[in-house]
Amino acid sequence: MFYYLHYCFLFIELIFSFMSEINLKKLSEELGLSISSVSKALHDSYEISTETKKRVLAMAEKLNYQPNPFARGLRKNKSNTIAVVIPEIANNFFSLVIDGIQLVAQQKEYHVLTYLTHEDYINEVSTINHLQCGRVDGVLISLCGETASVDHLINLQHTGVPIIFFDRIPETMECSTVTTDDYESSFKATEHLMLAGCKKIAFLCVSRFLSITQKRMLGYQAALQKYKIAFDPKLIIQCNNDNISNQAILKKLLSRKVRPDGIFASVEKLAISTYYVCNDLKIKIPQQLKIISFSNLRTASLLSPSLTTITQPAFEIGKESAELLFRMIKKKNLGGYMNKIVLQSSLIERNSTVK
Amino acid sequence: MFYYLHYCFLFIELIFSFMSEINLKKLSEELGLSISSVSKALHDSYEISTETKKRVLAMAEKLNYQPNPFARGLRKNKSNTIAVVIPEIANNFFSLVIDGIQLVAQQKEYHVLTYLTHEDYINEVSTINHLQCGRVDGVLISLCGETASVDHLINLQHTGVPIIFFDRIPETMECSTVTTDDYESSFKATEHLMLAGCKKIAFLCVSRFLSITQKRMLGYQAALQKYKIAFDPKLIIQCNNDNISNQAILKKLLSRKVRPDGIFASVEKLAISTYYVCNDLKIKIPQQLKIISFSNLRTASLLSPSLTTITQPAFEIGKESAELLFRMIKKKNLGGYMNKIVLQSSLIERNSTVK
DNA sequence: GTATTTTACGAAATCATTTTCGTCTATTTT
DNA sequence: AAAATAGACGAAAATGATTTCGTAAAATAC
Repeated sequence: MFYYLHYCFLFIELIFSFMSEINLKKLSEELGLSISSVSKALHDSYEISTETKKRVLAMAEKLNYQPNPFARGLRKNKSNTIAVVIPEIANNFFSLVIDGIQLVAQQKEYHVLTYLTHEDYINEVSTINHLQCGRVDGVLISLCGETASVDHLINLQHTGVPIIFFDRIPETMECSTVTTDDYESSFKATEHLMLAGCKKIAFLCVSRFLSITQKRMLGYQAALQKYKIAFDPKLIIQCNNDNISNQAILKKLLSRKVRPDGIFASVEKLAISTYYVCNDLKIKIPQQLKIISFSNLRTASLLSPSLTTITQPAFEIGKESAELLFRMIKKKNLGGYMNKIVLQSSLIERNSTVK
Repeated sequence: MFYYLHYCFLFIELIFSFMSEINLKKLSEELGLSISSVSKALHDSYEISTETKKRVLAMAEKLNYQPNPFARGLRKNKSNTIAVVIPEIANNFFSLVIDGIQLVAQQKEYHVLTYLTHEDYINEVSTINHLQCGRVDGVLISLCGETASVDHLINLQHTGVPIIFFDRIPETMECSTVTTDDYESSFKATEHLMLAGCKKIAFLCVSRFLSITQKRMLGYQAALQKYKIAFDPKLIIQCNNDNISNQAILKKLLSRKVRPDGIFASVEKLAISTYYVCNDLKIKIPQQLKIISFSNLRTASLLSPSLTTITQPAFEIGKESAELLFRMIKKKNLGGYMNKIVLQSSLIERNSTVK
């Protein structure tokens, strides 16, 4: 009977030895030092002798001591964490951006929280509001297509959290941004279509209010103007986030009596939908319709026909954004001087726009 | 002079009102209650009168009070956060999985930390070790291709952190997993190639030691056996994580005197590399070489030729994994009963395997 | 030899929250 | 009317790490 009890206790002890997180207290008991001394030793404080430091480091290593992030966060009012807020993740552009962000964050020993808004304004507001309590030291965000007011972001900025906007940025707010040369590359894209013979170029977009949509549309319009082609509002096609409904919209567009002879898709998914619709309607690309698109598709050159793209340096956008954010975090720059970084996209000609 | 000073103070106050996080103390002062009463009121404790609760709730709402996650985490020893550890993010499969995970996490009001191992074992170990300090309440992981020992994961499990493995799981460890019917679908894939006339089918993989590689190879071998085709080890092509070097490997393979007439790519990127190499070597798909691949490429049917795929239910894998994890977190299931969930992939025939 | 400084460490406050344990008043029970 | 109890709240401990301050002992200065 007693033996069983004994084993039982042994077992419980075993469980507890598994479960027990080693903290400064345990470490200090093990070393015969005070908690404060151990803490200081681990921080390489001048107050601790070299010998003691060695002992402490060795024991910490041996017991695999990891400081409790919550205790540390509470005390230092620092989370060592950043938030990334994006519309969607199953998207070549955004997943590449995250790749870049993660690279930098890992170097800086920072943790990355990811939030998806699914292009829903309510989600964005709620996410941002949940970030006002010191959970993160900084925020990287690309606005959702529905974003009307930026009050939630201004509030967050006012609480002292550094924010970097990338790609989809707010127009009415003083802030740091990382973008690409949307106007110029859209100008080039449109020009490219016209040089390939297009006269009626449709501009496909997801949300009119998005900064990228506006800038890309301006580039499109400027190019039209250069080639003395009248701007036709009917060729601005507003799509949304649902592929099925987008295909219906595009089907309608490509079944018009006066069908466009060129498509400029301001986001990748609309080009893909266009391809599907063309397959469906037996419209030949590029003979009957030329297509160019903003895209980070790795298979662009394997499509039938290969797709001419404007490719944004997505990975670099992530990298630059993160680096800028960490600079702001370090400097505790509370919005005095705002940075604006602009990277260059590249136009890659392929068969979908061949003359 | 005094006026200026006055304004200066006003300004400083403004700054502080911006910066100051509202906490229980401020809230309690505002309400003329004690900190503990406010805390209890916010938790709807029976000790607090209905009227007081209303007052507290109203004030908390008004001042947009958000409890400090670090204080709460420290006190309750709970993070309301999970970790997702994956080899890479710029990958259709993994980004879809994350999409599914995020969906569930958002419902449960959990935060999601993402870590990338870049198929590097050292990274994986270091990441997992950094998760031993209570930073997260649970871990979702897909092993990196290099993972040799799983000691780091066993250690983590021993500290009481629930872990779910998805897709790439360990073979030598008792654990909960979410996978797909890799053996069966690989069997079908190989059979599909043989029914299309292939006799020499190469099997492309990234890491031989990965669970998915092994299961998929077994399915491949079983199908060969069924059709009385001798297994040829020279047709097992071990690639890696670098597209350039993979293309070199594949170029060599497809330049052999006895060239394979079928390719079974166990991961998407190898199929894409194969397409590039075929373009380069002017090998016609499917006439000279048929290709099937595990893939979540949304443009598979737009490729030239369209790619026959085995498509894993990536989003559902993420969803199921997260749901399973949350069940374990709730039950504080310390590894008594391990769950094994297997979902079905689907073979989608397209032109790359047409007879 | 005394005074001062340096060295090396410990005690305790602090961060914001949760939670246990009192405590006081008002009400009910006996 | 005295005793017990319920209702509503506050004080304080506890969570784990950091940091300020205090203090012995040892080393140095005068």
